[in-house]
Amino acid sequence: MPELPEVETIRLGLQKYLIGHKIVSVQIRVPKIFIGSVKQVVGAKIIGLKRIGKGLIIELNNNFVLAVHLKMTGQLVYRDEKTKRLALSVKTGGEKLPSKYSHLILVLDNGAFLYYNDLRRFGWIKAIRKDQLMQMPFFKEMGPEPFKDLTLEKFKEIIFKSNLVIKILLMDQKRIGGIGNIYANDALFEAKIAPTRKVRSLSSEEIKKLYEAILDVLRKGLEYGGSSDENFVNALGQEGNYQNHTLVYGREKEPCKNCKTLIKKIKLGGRGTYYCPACQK
DNA sequence: GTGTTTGTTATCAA
DNA sequence: CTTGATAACAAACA
Repeated sequence: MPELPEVETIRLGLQKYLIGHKIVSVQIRVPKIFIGSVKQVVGAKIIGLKRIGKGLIIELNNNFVLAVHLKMTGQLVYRDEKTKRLALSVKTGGEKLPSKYSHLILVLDNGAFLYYNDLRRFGWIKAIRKDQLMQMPFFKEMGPEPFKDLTLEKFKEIIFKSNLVIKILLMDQKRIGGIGNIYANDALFEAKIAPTRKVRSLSSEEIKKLYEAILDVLRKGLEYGGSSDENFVNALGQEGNYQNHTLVYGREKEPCKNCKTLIKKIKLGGRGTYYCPACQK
């Protein structure tokens, strides 16, 4: 489940290797993954990497971009002569790349490959004109992001405008960009707020605590190189480590890190939700 | 064969 | 029209 820290980890990795290189060819093995025309991409040079929420943008020098969404199990793995000796995580779906999950491959002018792997094939890569990118509903409707334009004031404003359950609000990309299930659960634990609370019931103190907790867990996610609980790997095919440091996510029936009460798992909006019934009020 | 997983979009009710 | 709640969808695996 690549969320903001995971996509940012990939972006930082790819940035080191892709910039300045020309795309020589595109191999499409699963057509539905790629939207647009290959012609708009082949021959273009990669000049930048951006992230918008959980979306990754590969900027080209011909007024086009490749917009990527990894959904649940997408990966972008770079391999060249120097990096191909690095051990690949088993999560890439095979010892060698391309694996049976490599649905799209970019070939670069230095002989390197960028593999798009996706076990469940939910993700997509779209070639689109730069000036049309922000017209795509997914990007156009993206809410403000932590570390970017989501100030505490803005966060309060968003909260006062809604009457959702807090965890649902945190994960709503149109309200706040980049937070998914892992970090929503952990931020609520850190702020000691029950995921089922209606946002209107939150005190301004609680909102502030939650705001800081969001920044804190996202920062930790980044520091640990993302969470590889599922299929996430970084740009070199290596796992992150946040999954070993989650506060409550994925810890059903394990003792709470504060009070040893067993972590509960419930469903909220159809999603797995973990919390400490004693600490989170 | 069934249930489970999540990010996103579609649909429906109020 | 808006908001919120819920269903559906993508695909694979235990």
